[in-house]
Amino acid sequence: MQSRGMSDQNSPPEPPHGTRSAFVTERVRDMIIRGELEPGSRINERVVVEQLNISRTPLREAFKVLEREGLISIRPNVGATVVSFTMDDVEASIEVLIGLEAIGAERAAERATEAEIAEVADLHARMVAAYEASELMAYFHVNQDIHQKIVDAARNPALSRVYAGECARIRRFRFAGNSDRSRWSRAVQEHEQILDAFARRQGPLLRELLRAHHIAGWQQARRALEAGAPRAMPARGATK
Amino acid sequence: MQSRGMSDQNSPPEPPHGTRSAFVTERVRDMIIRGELEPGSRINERVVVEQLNISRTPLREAFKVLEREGLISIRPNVGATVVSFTMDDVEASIEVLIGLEAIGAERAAERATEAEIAEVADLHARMVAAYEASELMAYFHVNQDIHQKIVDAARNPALSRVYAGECARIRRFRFAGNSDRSRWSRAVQEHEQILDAFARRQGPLLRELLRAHHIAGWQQARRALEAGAPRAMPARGATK
DNA sequence: TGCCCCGAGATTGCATGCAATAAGTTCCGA
DNA sequence: TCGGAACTTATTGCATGCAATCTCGGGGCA
Repeated sequence: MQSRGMSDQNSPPEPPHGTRSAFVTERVRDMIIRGELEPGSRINERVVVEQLNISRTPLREAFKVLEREGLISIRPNVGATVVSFTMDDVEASIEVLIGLEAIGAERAAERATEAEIAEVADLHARMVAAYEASELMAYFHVNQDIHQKIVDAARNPALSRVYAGECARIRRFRFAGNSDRSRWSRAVQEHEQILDAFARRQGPLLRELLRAHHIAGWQQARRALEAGAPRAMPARGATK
Repeated sequence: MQSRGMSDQNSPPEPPHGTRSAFVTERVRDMIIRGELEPGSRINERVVVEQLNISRTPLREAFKVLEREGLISIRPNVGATVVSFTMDDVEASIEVLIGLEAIGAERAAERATEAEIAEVADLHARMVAAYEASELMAYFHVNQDIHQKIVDAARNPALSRVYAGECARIRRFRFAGNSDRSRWSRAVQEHEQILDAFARRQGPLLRELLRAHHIAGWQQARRALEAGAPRAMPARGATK
């Protein structure tokens, strides 16, 4: 049915490992996050379908999921458009993230196992290594993992799910926060304190450190974004 | 299992007002919330398709949405199953809701317009009326509206979206909290204070009142649910 | 008796075709 | 030259068919 034979040059066959639907969902989400699909623009089903070598059915299912995630907006009989964030939108999401981490921090301080704390400590070490090697992308991803792990340590499935979802939504914008070297260095120091508070299970302190960390990071990111583009623009390649 | 012959109540033509997909999403969500689809059980596509008189395509799109909302779980090549909540799952979600309202409360106290406050006051009056008329269902819905409106007054789109989603997920369980008359009466009193704090724009107070309100409500609901069923069971007919 | 394999039936995932709707274009009159 | 209406094209929403996969009951074997 599919010409699975010799095709590796102009259109990478894109091997769907799981279901086509899951594959295309992840792929289109990435395209949005990476900025390959311009915010505010409509997404042509045919184009994406040909690009990914799948039919319209799984793509339309992916659209529904991405709409629920808040990455696109679907108007009946018109189509899907990439939602364009304003800086205020992102700030709103970050406010939510701060609130979610606040719940998570206190619970995590109470409930985290030693193994979980060790895991975060390990991630922290790897993050510092990435920082010292100036590997921005690796740093960024480990950084995200640390925050997610702390939230996960709260053992609240609903919290983890909501947090992860909201994080993904605005990932590309937060990336800009680390573009400045001095801010980057301070962020690492803040993480040092965060790890310490977590290890000592000091919930309220952890909560406040995280809050301050996010606010500072976002202020930097917002400045960088507004300097780079008057309107909401994604940092290209802000994901793996 | 369904006799398609003389049908007047089990399969009304069901006029799809918008798109079939939106219609069936809402319909199936309702079926889950009302407990018509048993938690833990698989959902047979064919049955639902025949029941709602639509094809499988919009239904499968609905499944994707509902999965993202956390109401069902889809296993590839197996199908969709209604997720069954444990009491701890619900409690986790309520913890999240409390956290989200905490953010919302402080912002709402700052940013709410007089019109929004008036609107909540109006809803409150209607809620009291429903209470005095012992119209439990009407009370329940207006109650939800009040909380959502307060959150909306924070003018944080991300917050409103996440809050609404999480609320919908566990709606059926919270309904049980009002089954006890004395708790119901106390809940109304608490709402009186909540409205007052909101009108006076006392953010921190509002936050704490809401927190206490939810904790008390949930304790009652949990007790009622555990008395009614050893495992997680929905209160039948917990929605319009 | 219990376990494992397997084949028929049921069910899902996906591609495709068709009708309905929106978007884009041309042509006409003012 | 410009505005608008009718028409053409493009695109979406949905139904359906087919292949792939899973479910589940029966028979062979230890």
